[in-house]
This record gives sequence, structure tokens and C-alpha cells, in this order.
Amino acid sequence: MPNITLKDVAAKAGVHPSTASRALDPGKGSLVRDETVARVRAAAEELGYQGDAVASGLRRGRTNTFGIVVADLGNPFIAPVVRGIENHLEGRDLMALIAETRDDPGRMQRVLNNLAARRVDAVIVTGARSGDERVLRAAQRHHPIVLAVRTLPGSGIPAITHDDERGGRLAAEHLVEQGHRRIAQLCGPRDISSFRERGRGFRTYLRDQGLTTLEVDDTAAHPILTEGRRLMELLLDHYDELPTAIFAHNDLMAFGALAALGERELSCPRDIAVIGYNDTPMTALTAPPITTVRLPGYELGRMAADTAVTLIENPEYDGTSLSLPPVLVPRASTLGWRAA
Amino acid sequence: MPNITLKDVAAKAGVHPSTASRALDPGKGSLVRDETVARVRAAAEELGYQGDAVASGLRRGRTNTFGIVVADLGNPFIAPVVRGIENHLEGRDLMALIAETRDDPGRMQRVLNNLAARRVDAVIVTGARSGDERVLRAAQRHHPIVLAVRTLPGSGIPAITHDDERGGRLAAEHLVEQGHRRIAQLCGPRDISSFRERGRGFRTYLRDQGLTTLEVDDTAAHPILTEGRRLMELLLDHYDELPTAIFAHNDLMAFGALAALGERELSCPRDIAVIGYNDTPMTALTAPPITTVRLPGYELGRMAADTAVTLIENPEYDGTSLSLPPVLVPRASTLGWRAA
DNA sequence: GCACGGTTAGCAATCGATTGCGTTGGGTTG
DNA sequence: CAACCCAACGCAATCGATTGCTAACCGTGC
Repeated sequence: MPNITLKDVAAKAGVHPSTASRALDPGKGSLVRDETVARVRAAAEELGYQGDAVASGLRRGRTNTFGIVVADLGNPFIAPVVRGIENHLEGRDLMALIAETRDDPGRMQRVLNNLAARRVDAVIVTGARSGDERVLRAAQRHHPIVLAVRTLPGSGIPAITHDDERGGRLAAEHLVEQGHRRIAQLCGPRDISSFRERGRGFRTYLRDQGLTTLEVDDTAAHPILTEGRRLMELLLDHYDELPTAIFAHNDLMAFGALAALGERELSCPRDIAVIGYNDTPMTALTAPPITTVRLPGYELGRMAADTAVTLIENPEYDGTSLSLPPVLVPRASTLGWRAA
Repeated sequence: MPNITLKDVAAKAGVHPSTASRALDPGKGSLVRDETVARVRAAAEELGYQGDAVASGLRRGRTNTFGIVVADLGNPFIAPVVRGIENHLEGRDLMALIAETRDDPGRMQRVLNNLAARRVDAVIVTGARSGDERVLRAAQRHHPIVLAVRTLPGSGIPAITHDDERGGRLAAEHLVEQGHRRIAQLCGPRDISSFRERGRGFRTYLRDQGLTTLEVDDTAAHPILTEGRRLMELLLDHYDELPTAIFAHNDLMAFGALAALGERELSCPRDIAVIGYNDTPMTALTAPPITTVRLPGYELGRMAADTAVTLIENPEYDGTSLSLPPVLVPRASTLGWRAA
């Protein structure tokens, strides 16, 4: 006897399977006499009955399963987001299928198809890039989709983000306050909303202050350490008079920038100040500790999951886009400029 | 018409659903005439048919889904493991449900029940603690289980681990080579195999060298930064003559130890050398960069997934436990001891 | 010309839980 | 006393894909 089914429980309790089903469903308990409920519960307990979520999913058309689509599981800032989602799901009898796109549109397509085939109730996408609109909208015909962290402006897909433009501005303000005038930025991929916004907020503030933003004519193919290093080297080669401060569009790229500085025997923050983005835990631990803009990943994840739950129960409600405020976290990588 | 079903495809192709099913199943293609296969494929394509994995799962008794159970999604060394699993699954039409136990036995129980109810094909557990044997063995009646990173000796559950005892010994050898004689360790939870083994390998080597291992009479409740700091403080308070080197059972605890040293104005590595474990990416970036023992998370994940796949196809084959070799990664946190 | 083998495809049962509808029986109401 | 109502439960269809069995058909060999 491989598995105990509802039929076994019903037989043991001396009732019809349908009655057993209702007795075991908290929402339908009132349709069955209390004493019968107790008898069925006891039988289920005794047999160690473990409902079949697959069968239930087929019949109900609900699997109690979410999909999480991330670009890169290796990026440390993704962990809190996933935790936030996961922790919101836990206790609601929901679980999450996780998938990685590696920022590859083809993979995004495959992953979404696969999730749709599995009849997930909702999908949370943290790894959207522009160009993904079409496949995402196609997927929306099967289940709600909530974007987190990265949004797709104009797509009409609800998004829980954080105000990246303001974050970029905060970074710029901070550097100007510290006395910098020659300021550069290392840009992340332009087809990802968060990097675009950071860059814009940063540039705009500097322009309003009458300053130009130094940039090289290239962006990171991926927002990772090696690309940060590469762009930093390009930048150092490009300008005769070096910038005194660098805004890297995320912490990984900031590490890369630090590495490039180290190789050229330039000191951070004495020669060049560096500011990152995300407030990944490790930024507090590096040498020097890195000033960064905090992106509240856990909260974004939690709210995205909450929005998805709402959307499932109320498919009409589609206007749920939220944006959390960024916070600057000043550390030694900018505070010590020319202080030594 | 909410969803295209196989029946629709069959109707459009002018065949019976069973024929359509066989035509679409690569394994059964030979049972259907090539021309019919083509016709069905075309119809499926045209209608945008997307198979229902739930229905298929119910009938076949296979969901093509794995469970991944981790202790703490926030621990950075878990990311490569999950990636390793994920990347092995991708392309095999498999997906992973992810769940977190937070090192709580009750949650472990619930999570395993939930996964069993969802009829996953296999479960990979990276977060096992002693005490979990019973629930894990119960879960084994439903699907194969593979332990990764942490094992449960004597449980008979296949495990893909890494030789933690040898890793502990490597750490000890390295410190002795550097000239240390007063050596301490900060221990992780004893009910987790990897920490037990690390501690034992370390202690054993030192004893063989005629040295005693300095330890406080307490272990970390969880292998995290704050606990590393706490133990380090205990240790500093406990010994009048301070140790000259510390082995922290993982990198997070090593960071905590560094923090504690910093607060007491002790320098690492000049006053006290520190060595960690895992080779989390950030260890290369901290001040000072931390010597550590590399734990090949990606490979462990990949091999665990591979073992699980094998186990599904061949349920008898249960002797698959593997252990990968550790590698010492020397960095400034130990190399610079009394060198300045 | 007939029997037989092999290929191709249809038929219907099945996986397990859920649910709309119908039935039963006891109690209430006028 | 009859008509009616409600609570409690059984019946059977259903979700969609899969598969063992069977039927039809074709060609071949004797």
C-alpha cells in the first residue's frame, strides 16, 4: 500500500470520501456534523493521511505555489528578497518554485512557460529587463505577476520597487557634500530599470549643481564584480585628470572598482572615494567599509509576496505599484576622503 | 476559453487525445506515425498548447519537481549550493521548491510534510541537524532524500559532503606552520555534522603536535556573525594570556571575531590571526582578507542533484555518499602575523 | 486467397480530491 | 396532519493527461 488516500480515510471513518473531504477542509467544516468531523480527523490521524496536493491542485485549479524568478542567485542582494518572499509564504501553506534566468531573455521565456505549465498561482519576478514585456504579458494570462526590485515602466505590470532615482540622487548629494567636484559613475546595464534610474537620479542632481557626470561610453554587461573592475579601468584610462569620487551602481561593481584602484596603487578613500548600492552585508566588512545606499530587499520581497496574494484573491486589483524610500549608509569609503 | 487542453489539440489535429499525448511525448514518438506527429505538433504550436504539469503529475505519479531544504537563506555560502542544484535541474525539465527551516526542527517537520504532500520526486536537504533523523527517514518513504553539505552519520541517508575533518586539520596545519602555538577555535553548533568534524580535525591535529586547543565552554547557537563575536569576546575574557590565532568554524563567525578584535583594539593579523571556513566570496574583500578553507558549494549542489536524479531512476542504489576534498585559501588574516 | 504479424490509433479506465446536486430523515410550522 | 425546510451526507461528474488493452488496417508470405 503505497499511499494512504482520502478513500482509505473515508472507509475507516465509515463515511463517503466526499464527506471526508469536507470534514478535513476547515472552510467546509460547517457542512458536516461535528462528531463526524472528529471521526474523520481521528481516522486521518491514525492512518497518517497526507493529502495529495497534486490531485487537489488539478481539481481546484490552484496549486498554492508561487514562482520566484531571479536573475542571478549568486548576487548577494537577492538572498534577503527571497527570504522576504519565503517568510511571507510560510504559514500560508504556500511554497515557492525558484528559477534563475541569468539575465538571458531566452531563459526567461522558458522559465515562465515552465511555471505556467505547473499552474503556479502567481509569479514574482525580480530579474526583469526591458525586452521581457512581451513574455511577461503573455504569462499574465495564466497568473498574476508581480515585479520586485526591477520594474518595467509602461508595461502596466504591478511592481514593488524602491526609488532608485532618489537613491542615485542621495549618492550624488552625499559626494557633493563631501566636497567632490569631479565625480564619475560606473553604470549597470541600461535595460534594467533600477540601474537606469540610479544613473538618472545621480546625473540630474549633479547637473542641477552645475557639475558634469564623468562616465565612460560603456555599461556593465552584468552588474558583477569583474564588470565593475573593467569599467573602473576604462575610466582611469580615459581621464587625464582623475575623478575624486565614483558611484558604482551596485556593491559588487563597487568591489570591482576597489580592486582596480588597488592594482593602480590608488587609495580609497584618500585618492578616490567610492560609493556602492544595495547595502549588501559585506559592505560593512570590507576595507574600507563601503558607503552605500540601502535597498530594503527583505521588505521588497515581503511586500511583493503580499501583493501577489492580494492579486490572486482579487484579480481586478491591478494598480498595486509601490516604491520604498532609499537610505544612505555612510561609511569610510567616502568619509575619509583627503582626511588623512 | 481559459486554457487550451490536450483535447483541443487532438480535435484540431483530427486525432484522439491519447494519440496526441503520445505524439507530444518524445519517448513515445515511435508509437505514432511521423506524419501524425507532425500534424499534432503543428496543432499544438498553433494553439499555443501548454501542457498541464499538474494533471500529468497526478497520472504519472511524478512531478518533475525537487525540494530544496536549507537552514538559512541568508547565509552566503548557501547561494552557490542552490545554484549548483538549480543549474543541474535546468534543461532536465525539473524545478525546485525551496524551503527554509531556520534550524528549527519543527519547521523541518512541517516543510518535509508539505513537500511530501506536493509529491516531489526528491528532496535535497542542506540544513540537517542531528535530531532530524526520524522525520527524514519518515520522509524517505515518499521520495529519495539526499543530504548536502551537512550529513547525519549513521542515518544511512546518502550525503554529498566535503571532508570537514580534513578541512579542520588543514586550518590547524596552516596555523602551526605560521608559527602559532597558542591556538583557539570558535565552535559552531555541535549537532551539525560539519562543525563537529571541523572541530575534531582541528583539535586532533593540534593534539598530535603536542598542543592543546583553547576553547571556551560554549558553542554558537547559530553559525552567524553575532555568535562569532560573542564567542570571541568570551574567549578574550577567559584567557589571561591571549591566543595568537583563532579558527572560526565559518566565515560569518570569523567576521564576528574580527569585529570583536576591532573593538578591543587588537589587530588582525598582527596580534591575532584569524582563519575562517567556506571561502565565501566576501572573505577576499574584507580588511584584512581572510584565510579560509574552501567549501565547494556549487559542486556539492550539483552532485547532490545528480545523486538525487540517479536515486529516482534507481531506488535501490542507496550507497551514494561522497566527500569532496577541502582546499586551504591563505590570505592576509593569517599570513601577516607578526610580520609587520 | 487466407492467415498472420506488425504498425497505428482509438477506447476507456485511472490518478486522488473536490463539489454541484440530489436524497434522506428529522423537525418545524400553519 | 400536511407541507415544508434544513442539516447532513451520498452520488457521480470533473479536473487533464496518460496508458493498457483492443481494433482496424496494411502488407507479406505461403
